[in-house]
Amino acid sequence: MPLDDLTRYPRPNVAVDLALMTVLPPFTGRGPEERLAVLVQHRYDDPTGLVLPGRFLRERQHLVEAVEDVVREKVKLDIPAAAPHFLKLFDDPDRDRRAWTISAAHVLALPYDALRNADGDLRPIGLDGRLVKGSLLFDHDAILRLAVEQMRERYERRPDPYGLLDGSFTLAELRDLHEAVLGERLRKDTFNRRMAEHLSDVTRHGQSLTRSGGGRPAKVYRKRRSQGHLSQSERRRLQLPRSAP
Amino acid sequence: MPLDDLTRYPRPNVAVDLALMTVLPPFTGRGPEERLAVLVQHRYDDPTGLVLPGRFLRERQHLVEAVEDVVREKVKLDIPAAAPHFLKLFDDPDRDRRAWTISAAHVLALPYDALRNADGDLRPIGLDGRLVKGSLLFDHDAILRLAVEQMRERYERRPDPYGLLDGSFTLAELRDLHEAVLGERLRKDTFNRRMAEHLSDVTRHGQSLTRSGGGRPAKVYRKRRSQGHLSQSERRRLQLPRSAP
DNA sequence: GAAATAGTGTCTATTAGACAATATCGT
DNA sequence: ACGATATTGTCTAATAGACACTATTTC
Repeated sequence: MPLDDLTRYPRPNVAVDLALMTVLPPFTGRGPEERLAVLVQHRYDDPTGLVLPGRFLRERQHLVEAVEDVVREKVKLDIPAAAPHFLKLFDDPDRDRRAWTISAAHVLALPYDALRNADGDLRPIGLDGRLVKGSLLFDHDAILRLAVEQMRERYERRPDPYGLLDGSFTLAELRDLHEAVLGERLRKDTFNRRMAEHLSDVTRHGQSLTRSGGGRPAKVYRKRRSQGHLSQSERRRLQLPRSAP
Repeated sequence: MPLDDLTRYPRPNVAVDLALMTVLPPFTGRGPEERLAVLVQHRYDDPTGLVLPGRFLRERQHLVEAVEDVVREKVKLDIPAAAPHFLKLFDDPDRDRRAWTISAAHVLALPYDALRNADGDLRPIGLDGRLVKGSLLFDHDAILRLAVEQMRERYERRPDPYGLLDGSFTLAELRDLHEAVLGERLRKDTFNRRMAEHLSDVTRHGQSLTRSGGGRPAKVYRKRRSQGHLSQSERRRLQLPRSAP
């Protein structure tokens, strides 16, 4: 904490930019590999083109609050419990040629239905983590790529870590979501077992929900308070903190 | 990228703080579980106490450059190839009660010898990731904890990811380093095999380096350009990108 | 050859993926 | 009973840890 003279140094503009992700319903436009989408907006000012929504940090504001402001004021949505994930601080002094601006990039995922009235367009994303069509201004393509990469990484092992399914769900619904995020088909049995330890069965009195179409009704699950799943070796290390040969 | 009026919003001070880590030689002070240490400095100004070194971001400066300035100007070291790792952006508006200051926390590790002439004290760190004795001002204890946590995480699987051994080394030297960082003993065979895939044998014509004391001389290794080690499933996924039942 | 340190063969428990059988519903 | 979907038993390959043996040096 350097504290020489607080007014001596010039200060950068500090912004937050948001990769607002969603999953498109099946059979929407492109193939099943392009169901992951991001909300982009058109800029009409000086540099014209597509951007991720963002804004400046207000006085004495937390980053998370600024992201919430973006969702409310720029995307025009009234979503209470947003849970943005910090991605990276983009600090290249030349990233915005108009002024020295650093940006804390975030990623947030919301259900498709919640984005119905959103201000902006939902653009599908390819397997390479870039827009299927077009590109973004500034370094926003890099932000998007990072967002997709991190999102996919987390959806590999955990059930819906970004909360796109907020209530309860069947394993089939969960798997469909994960397939859409990852852009690839997943094996049913492997997927079920991988997720099982992070889910709790929530079916009551044999009550179950299933889509019409027939077939055995699926159990309904809910995400469980994950205690940070431990591998064999990690478990051992906690039991025998430091024994050695 | 919001760009309404660049001068309309008040801007925070932007700082970088650095957890400068090292590993103390064996038999220095405390037990083998407290060989990991961090450089702290004493502040005499307004809030008096121990802090991690830090400074403000200069105009149009990269974060990494600011960290390099901290090493040069605050820690008074002339180390050319520093490779700091970003930890987190600390953004609590009240983290510094004097002024609105956000701080990009970084961690950097340097060999003990390089810190001989450093400005500041090397304080040992406990298994809990906190100073064995005392505490730091502001949120610097949290920065330190995060630095230790992330450092240990990386030293679990990769050989010296923070470059504390810069040239070549034996597996015994590498293991001693990892034991010091992790604060726990490691099995020789398991450790060797875990590291093997990330190392390349660099012994020439039977030339080898070993400390005196007898015993079979050890091979000398060097870190290899890691191609990001792939597990079984990851390998499969790259070969058959998206086949499914 | 004894002591000391280095490196490896191999056994075993755990895990992850794959196939296939069984279970439960609507009609 | 049949079609459809869900769930689970089980085989197998791969991995990680542990034990113990072999190897190479100095004295």
